[in-house]
Amino acid sequence: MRSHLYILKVAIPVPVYRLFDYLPPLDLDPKTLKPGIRLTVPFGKGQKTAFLIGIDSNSEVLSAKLKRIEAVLDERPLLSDRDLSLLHWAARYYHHPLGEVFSAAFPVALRQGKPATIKAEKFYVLTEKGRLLNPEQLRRAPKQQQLLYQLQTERDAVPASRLNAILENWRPAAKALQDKQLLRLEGAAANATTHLTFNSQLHPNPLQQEAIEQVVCALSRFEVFLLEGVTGSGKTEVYMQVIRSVLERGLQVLVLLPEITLTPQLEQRFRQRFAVPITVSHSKLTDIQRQQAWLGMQRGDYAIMLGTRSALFTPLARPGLIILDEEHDASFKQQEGFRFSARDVAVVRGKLLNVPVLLGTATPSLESVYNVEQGRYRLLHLTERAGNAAPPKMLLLDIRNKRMQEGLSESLIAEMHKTLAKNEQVLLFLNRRGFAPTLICHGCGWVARCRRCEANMVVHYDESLLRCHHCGSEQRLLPQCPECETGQLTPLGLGTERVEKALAQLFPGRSVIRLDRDTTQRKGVLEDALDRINRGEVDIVLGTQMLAKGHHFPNVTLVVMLEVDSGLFSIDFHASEKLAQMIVQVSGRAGRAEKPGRVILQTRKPDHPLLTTLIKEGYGRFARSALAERRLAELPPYSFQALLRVEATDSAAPLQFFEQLMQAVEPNRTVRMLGPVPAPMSRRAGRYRYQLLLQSATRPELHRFLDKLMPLIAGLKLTRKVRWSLDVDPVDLY
DNA sequence: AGCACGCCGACT
DNA sequence: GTCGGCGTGCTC
Repeated sequence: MRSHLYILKVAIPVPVYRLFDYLPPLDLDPKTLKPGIRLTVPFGKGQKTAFLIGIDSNSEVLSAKLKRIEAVLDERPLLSDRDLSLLHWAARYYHHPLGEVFSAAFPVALRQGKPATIKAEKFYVLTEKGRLLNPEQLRRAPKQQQLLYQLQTERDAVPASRLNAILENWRPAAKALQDKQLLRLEGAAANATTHLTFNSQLHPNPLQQEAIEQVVCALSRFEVFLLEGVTGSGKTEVYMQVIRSVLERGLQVLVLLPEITLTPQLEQRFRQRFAVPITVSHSKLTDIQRQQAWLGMQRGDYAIMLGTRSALFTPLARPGLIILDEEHDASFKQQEGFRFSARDVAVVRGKLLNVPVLLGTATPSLESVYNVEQGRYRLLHLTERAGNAAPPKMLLLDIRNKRMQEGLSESLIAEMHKTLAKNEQVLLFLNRRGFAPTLICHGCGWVARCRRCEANMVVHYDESLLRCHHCGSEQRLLPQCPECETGQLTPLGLGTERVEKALAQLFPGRSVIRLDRDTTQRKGVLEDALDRINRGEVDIVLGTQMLAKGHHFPNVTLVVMLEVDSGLFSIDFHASEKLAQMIVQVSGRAGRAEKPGRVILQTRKPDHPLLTTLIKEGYGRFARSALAERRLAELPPYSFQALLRVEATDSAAPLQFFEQLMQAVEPNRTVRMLGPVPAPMSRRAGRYRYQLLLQSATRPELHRFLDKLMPLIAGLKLTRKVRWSLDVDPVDLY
C-alpha cells in the first residue's frame, strides 16, 4: 500500500450518516486543499456540491470504486476553523448528517456551487445639478421626485441595496435621473464607509447603563447575558449602545430575530443610529441577495447583520458580538430537517468564537432562567420602563355563567365602550383565525372533519368554505348536513372572523381592523394596517399571534385576551410556559407613553395558579414556580429529551417500525423510553403519526444512547416506508 | 434524497 | 409478449 496516497473525506448533503472518499484532482497539490472548501464531486448519476472534511492516507473503500474530485470551488475555506468545529459539534449534538449541517450553514447559491464572488455593489450619488435641484421641479414624476428627495437627505453615495430597502421599484426613476444628468453611478471603492459616525443616542436610565457596562466589560471574551426587560424597558437602546462599543473596536455584530416582520423596524433604527454598512438576511431576499450579504459579512464589508434563524451560521471576519432578540421565541427552533435551536447553537458559537452572546426578552424561556440560576448566564434585569410609562394593569375577568355575545362578555363590552369614548384604541387578541373552529349539525351531531387529518374543519364564512388548518385542504361550505340532509349546520366556537362581525354589530360606526394570516396574505397589507392604526384611523384592532410580536400601538390602552383557557390544559408541558409568555407579550402592546394600559383576560378559570401567579406576582415568579414543577416532574431543563417521530401513509407502518427498533435496541437503565404512542395529532395530511420520547437525567447518557440508536434506525428495512426524524431538545411535542 | 435495478399485473 | 408499479439497495 502506498503511504503517500491522498484520500479526500467529503461530506455531501444527503441524508446519510457517513462521509464519502474521493481522489484529489490531478492538477492541484492535495496539501493545499483545506477542510471546509467546497468541491464538485461526481455522485451516483450526477454531480453534487460537497464539503471537504479532511484528508487521509487510506480509505475503507475499494480503490477501484473511488472517483476523482471534479472541481475545487474555493481556494480557501469560507468558514473559519472555529465555525467548522461548530458545524461538527452541531452534527453530533443534533445527530444529523454532517453534509446536511454544512449545507444549512451556506446560503443556497453557494450550496449550488456558485462561485464565492461578490458583485461590486453599485452606489448612487447625485451630481452637483441633482443636489441643487428643487424636488418640486419633478412634481410630474413622483417616483423620481421621491428618489431625488431621498438622495438629497443622504450624505454619502447610497448602495442599491439600501434603495431596495426604502423604495419600491426605484430603478426606472434612477435611470431617468441619470438621463437628466442629476444622478450618477459609482463603484464601491469610492464609497469607503469605514468612518464611524454615531447619531445622537438616548440617555440610558441607571439600569440600562448598568447592563450596557456589564456587557461592554466582557466584550473580549465569551459570556452569555440574559437581558430581561419588560416591553418598553429599552432593550433596543441597550443593544445599540453595546453595539457601538463593538463597532468602535472594529468588530462585527450578528443580530438574530425570530421573524422577518421584525427586521425592517430594527434595521431602520440601526441605520438611523449607525453610519456603518448594515446588511440583512432573511427568506424574503433572493438567493443572490442572501449570498451577497453572507459573503459581505465573511469579507468584513459589513459591520452589522440582522437576520433570522438561518443567518446564525453567517461567517464573521471580525466576530465581536452575537445578539439574539426575543430568545424565548419558538421560531428559533428549526422544525424540520436539521432541527437546531438557533439560541443554543448561538451560545456554543459564542463560546467557540470567544465573543459574548446577548439574549434579550421580556419573558425568558425557562431554560434561560435555569441557566441564570446555575450561574451559566449572567442576568441583566431592566425592571423599569424607560421614560415614565406605567406598566399595564392586568385583570382576570371571570366569565363563568356570564351572558356572552360572540365571545365578548357584557362587562367587557362596557369597558370597551368606555375606552373608545376616551378616544383611545382597543386591541383584541384571539389566537384562532377563521369564523368558527367547528361546524356541527344541530340535527344529528355530525361534525365537519378533515378527510386527511385527525382534526375538525374550520369555518371560513368570508370565502364560503371549510378549511383544515393542518393540511390546508378545503371544501365548499355546505348549506345542509350531508349526513341527515335535514339538520341545520351550526358553527361552534370562536374565530377572529366571527368576532370581527360581532364587533361591527356591537360597535357601529367604529372602525375595526382584523389582522391574521387570512387578511394579511398580500404583501404590504400588514404594514399599511399598522400605519393606519398608529395614525389613529382605527378604533378596534383584532388579531392573532402576529399582534403579539414586536409591534407597538401607542394609543392602545385596553388589551383584551378573549380566550386564555385553551392553553391551560395542554398535554405538552411547554404549553403553560408558552401561554404565560404570550399573555405577557400581548400585554406589552398596551400602555406605552404616558397613557396607562389595561389588560383584561377573559377566563373560566380565574383561580388557576398559572393565571393568578402571573397576574399578581409577575412573569419572574411564574417562571420560578413553573421551574419548580418541572423539577418535581423531572422534566427539562432538569432532564434531557429527544423525540423520535415516525409517520407513514400506511397506518400500520410506524408501529412496525418501532417494533423492529425496540427489538434491536438494548434496554438502557439510564434512558427512559416513553412510548411509542400516537402523536397528539394522530393523523395529519393523510399520514399516521407516532412518536417515542427518550428522556435521561444527564445529557451524556442521552447522547450515548442516541449514538447507538441512530445506526440501528438507519439499518431498519422499514426506513424506506416511513418518514422519521429525531428532534433533540424538542420544544413542540406535537 | 435521487436513482437504478428488479420482479409481478393490464395493455398496444 | 411489453410497459410500469414501487420495494430494495447504493451512492466514494
